[in-house]
Amino acid sequence: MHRYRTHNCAALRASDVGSIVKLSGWVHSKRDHGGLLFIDLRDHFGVTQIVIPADSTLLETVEKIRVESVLCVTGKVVAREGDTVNPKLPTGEIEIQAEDIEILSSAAVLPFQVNGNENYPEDLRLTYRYIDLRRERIHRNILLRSNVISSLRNRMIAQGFTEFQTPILTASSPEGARDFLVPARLHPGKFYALPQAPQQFKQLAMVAGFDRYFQIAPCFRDEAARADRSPGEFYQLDFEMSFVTQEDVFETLEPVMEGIFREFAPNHEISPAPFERIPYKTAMKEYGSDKPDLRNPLRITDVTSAFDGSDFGLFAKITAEGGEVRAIPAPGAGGKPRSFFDKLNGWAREEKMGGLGYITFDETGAAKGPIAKNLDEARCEQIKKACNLQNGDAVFFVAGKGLEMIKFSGTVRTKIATELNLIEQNAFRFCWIVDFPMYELNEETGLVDFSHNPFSMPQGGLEALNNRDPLEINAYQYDIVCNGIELSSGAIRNHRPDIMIRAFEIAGYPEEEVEKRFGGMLNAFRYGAPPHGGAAPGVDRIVMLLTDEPNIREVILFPLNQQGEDLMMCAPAPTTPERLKELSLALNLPKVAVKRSENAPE
RNA sequence: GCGGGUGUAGCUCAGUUUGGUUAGAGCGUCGGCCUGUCACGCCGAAGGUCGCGGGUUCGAGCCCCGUCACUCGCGCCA
Repeated sequence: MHRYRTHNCAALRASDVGSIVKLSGWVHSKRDHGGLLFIDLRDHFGVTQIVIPADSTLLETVEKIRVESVLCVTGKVVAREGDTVNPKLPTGEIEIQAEDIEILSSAAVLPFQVNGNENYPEDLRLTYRYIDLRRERIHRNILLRSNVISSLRNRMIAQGFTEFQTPILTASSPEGARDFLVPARLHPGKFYALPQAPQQFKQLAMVAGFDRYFQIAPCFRDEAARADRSPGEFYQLDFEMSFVTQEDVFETLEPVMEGIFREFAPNHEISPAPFERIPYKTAMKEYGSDKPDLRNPLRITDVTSAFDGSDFGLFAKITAEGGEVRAIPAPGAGGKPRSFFDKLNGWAREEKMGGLGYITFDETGAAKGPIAKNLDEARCEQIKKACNLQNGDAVFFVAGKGLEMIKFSGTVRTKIATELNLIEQNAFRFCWIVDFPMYELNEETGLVDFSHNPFSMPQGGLEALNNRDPLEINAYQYDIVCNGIELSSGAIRNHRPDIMIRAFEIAGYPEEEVEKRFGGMLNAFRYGAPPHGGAAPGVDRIVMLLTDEPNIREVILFPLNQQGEDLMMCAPAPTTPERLKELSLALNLPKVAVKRSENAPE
């Protein structure tokens, strides 16, 4: 018989009755009836009930052990009878009559319980992550993550991709975030940067002729955390392909995404490929966002002309000053009580957006509400028609200028659909956002700036850069969005040094500067570079969607807290003067940091 | 850096409309009882600087000011 186990804790069935077995695992729960004692023994695979009979000499030992102690149990599989069968357990038809129990490891009193669904404070969970990870939900999440990654690998390899590891200790890359730096001992005063993404390396792999690269790539960015954004490090399915157009990239990633979501969310509706392609400008106009949630059926309509020159002074003034009015339909809300509209208006005020105007259409189609009073019938009818409204519907208005108005229209779209319960449930809806502008106007400086990745190929190439208004040029730059969450951005890259230098020139970078900062890659493109493109969907976010977890830390094995600290391993940590000297570093701590480290518990 | 929320027993939380004697419950822990439980049950006990500091008051868990921690969001960041 094996030293520790003949079966795992999910294996035994009625057909095993009579056999002598050995199981090892944690004491999930203990029910002591005085004479008789039950243990639920748990391992990675499941739970099996152990019985210690009334006359057993084991009783004395077992009575003393705490839950989460680790036992090795030898005994006989016996059938449970009648109502002692537990239909909730896969192993519920049997139990193990213990003949010998070895305590492999006894547990101290726990900081929180493994058994049960209680919520515990996150810092406690992170300090004792190894206990937290025993709990069913998080254990399942992490396992799912592993399976997702494994499936992603298989799907990519099946499509002819090759996995490579790119450097972790590398040079600063221009993704826009703050780098993590590592001091180089052999080069005093110099630093490695951890990669914000393997962007340049994967492009260089294409130049090297590998045709299709992918990697489950760790990325490092020294920026603040969010619920859906890990501080410090995260993982992407980073990939790149040679000799492809934008459509080729889409057609390659679509079956991977659709397949993954079908595999791991079998009870959800999944967008079938090809996913809808939505130009950036359309997305901003109709969804008020560059990451629209397609589960939300509402569409935003431009109704500026219906208010331009109208008697509704507030909006007429805004349109006269070059502002716009956007309408968000609220199907079936025409009959809602006044309080419904007041509540939304109050919400808009809390969002610091002045308020939220509306018109309701009653069952006869008559327009009602404060705005309708000041708007002639033809204009109301125009709005009704433009927004495709029926009798009994309502419509909300957002008026203003620029990005702020657009973003708020998107927020209102989400809010109304949520209030009216219109968001499709149990569905994953994908789309591509395409035709991102190559440049944007920096509002602070008034200068032209890259709006996304500077390495994207401008649509129209060098000709467009030379002859067109930079702000009118689109890039072969795209995002893939699922349920309103940006899973990835990507691009067809600029593989032509002449176009790249011109592209940077427009954004105000002289040629010498470009050569200095990106000379490595630029040079590579001078020795024969294939046209190439790719993307890098975030693994953590895919798993968040699949597990329906609102917080990224629920899908990461050992996450940092919001402050970027590892509470379990106590990182980051101070170092010794000897190490600092070796690295040619001297500390220059701000007062706050000194205070904080003084207060830190040892 | 800024704004919101939270902070009471090891853990989850309650603490009343308006400040009033000794701050409660459940889980867990410890002790006792219990031969069919699977959220076992029953009896009992221990366990509290009400995050911390200051203020108002005869009196503060509760009101005021400051501060710290955690968290959500903004800024930042694909």
